[in-house]
Amino acid sequence: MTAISGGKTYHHGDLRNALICAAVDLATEGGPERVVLREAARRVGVSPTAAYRHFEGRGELLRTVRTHARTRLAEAMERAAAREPGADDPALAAERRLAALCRGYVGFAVEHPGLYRAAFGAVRPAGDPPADGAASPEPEIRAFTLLKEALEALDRAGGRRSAAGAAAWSAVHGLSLLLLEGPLRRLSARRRDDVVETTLAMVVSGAR
Amino acid sequence: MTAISGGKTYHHGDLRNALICAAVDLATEGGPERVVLREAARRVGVSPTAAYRHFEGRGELLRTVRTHARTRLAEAMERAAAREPGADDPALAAERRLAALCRGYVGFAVEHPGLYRAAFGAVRPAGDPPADGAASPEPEIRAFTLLKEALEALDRAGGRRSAAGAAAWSAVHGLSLLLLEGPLRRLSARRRDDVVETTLAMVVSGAR
DNA sequence: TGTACATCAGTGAACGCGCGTTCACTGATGTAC
DNA sequence: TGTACATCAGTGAACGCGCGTTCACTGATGTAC
Repeated sequence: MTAISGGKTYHHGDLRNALICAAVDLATEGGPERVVLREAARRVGVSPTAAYRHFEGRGELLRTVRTHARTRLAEAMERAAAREPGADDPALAAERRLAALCRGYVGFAVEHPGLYRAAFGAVRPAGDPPADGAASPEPEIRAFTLLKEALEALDRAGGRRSAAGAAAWSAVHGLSLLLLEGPLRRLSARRRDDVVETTLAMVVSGAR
Repeated sequence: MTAISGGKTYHHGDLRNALICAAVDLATEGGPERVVLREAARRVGVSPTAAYRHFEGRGELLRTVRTHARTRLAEAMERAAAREPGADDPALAAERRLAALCRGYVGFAVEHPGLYRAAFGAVRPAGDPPADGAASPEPEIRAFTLLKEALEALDRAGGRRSAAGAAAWSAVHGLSLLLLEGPLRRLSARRRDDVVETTLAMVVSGAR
């Protein structure tokens, strides 16, 4: 991810964006913990201090990266679903869409491990207020919404069950993490696909 | 987790163990990244250097913590399964055991978030060799073995399907993480239980 | 039973590192007249 | 069209921090004789 513009002037012109791009690169390379303000500035060719004209500090930069990463993930899922052929039977079509979305999810995670990890995981700014109170799940994470809608469509097309969104999400999220940095890393591509398909079967059949 | 002994002599007597306990405490409080050699030594009341008599360095300390955490997790699962009443119908019994193990898994994760995160997640010692080659999943992670065996028992009791172990694991792992540090943290205990049970239903029905 | 001495298990000072952040500053930009 | 000047967006040096790790050391321990 490289910044678009770049007149080599004293005033950068688009430093905020350039820093975000650099930070996204960093996350892609090594996950959220590699998002380091000084390094992002270094890559853009600017003094660390300059970043403070555009961000409150490291925290804000990291949050921006996370948002970006979530968007990319959702896009990957939608792309995967778009590639999926439809079906006359609406139930079958709904199943296929669900599976495709999940596949897109895991695929993104496997392809961009660092960015994926940046997308989730608490960005705890040292001394975090530990999860308290009621409150709903954070609103509008598109990846999650996509899964939920796909499950609802599956319901409408004939099944029972609902609110299984979180379950589906859990499965694909967990699978991604186990493949990425857990004990399932080191799997051959072949075995990995097996595991993915088995999990998808569970998700789909669990929703039926 | 406090060390057992402690004659206040110049020679500590059981420093290795004491350091491990301190490190486990640290992980419990803040996850693997909070496992800091200097802090562990500080808590034991010993100079940082002393740790090097017993560990290669931070990496070895962290690996030891991980092993410990995995053991504790497996124990929690087995305890949960032991609490579960049996059933005459072996298929039902197998289902219950599977669900209980999963519940134990998620329960442990929710109760000991830091320790749980220390149990999995690559301990990458900076400049890690990225997941390559074939190789199987890491051997003998008891938590995983437990799930796998439960699924096999379920098969034997009547179902089809097998090798769904990874799928089940993915689900509980993902769920745990979403609850712990993902967008599902902040859920009320009530809604959390809903989500847990829905996911478990998916796991069990997916194995059927 | 007493003693010399090798070894074991600590100490404390210091190293270099990279981080986030603050400070006082200065060069570039664009707007009012 | 030209100029004064406020503002904006950079710079570079410095801060304190805590980390992992190394070094040369010393006090405690236990064993051979």
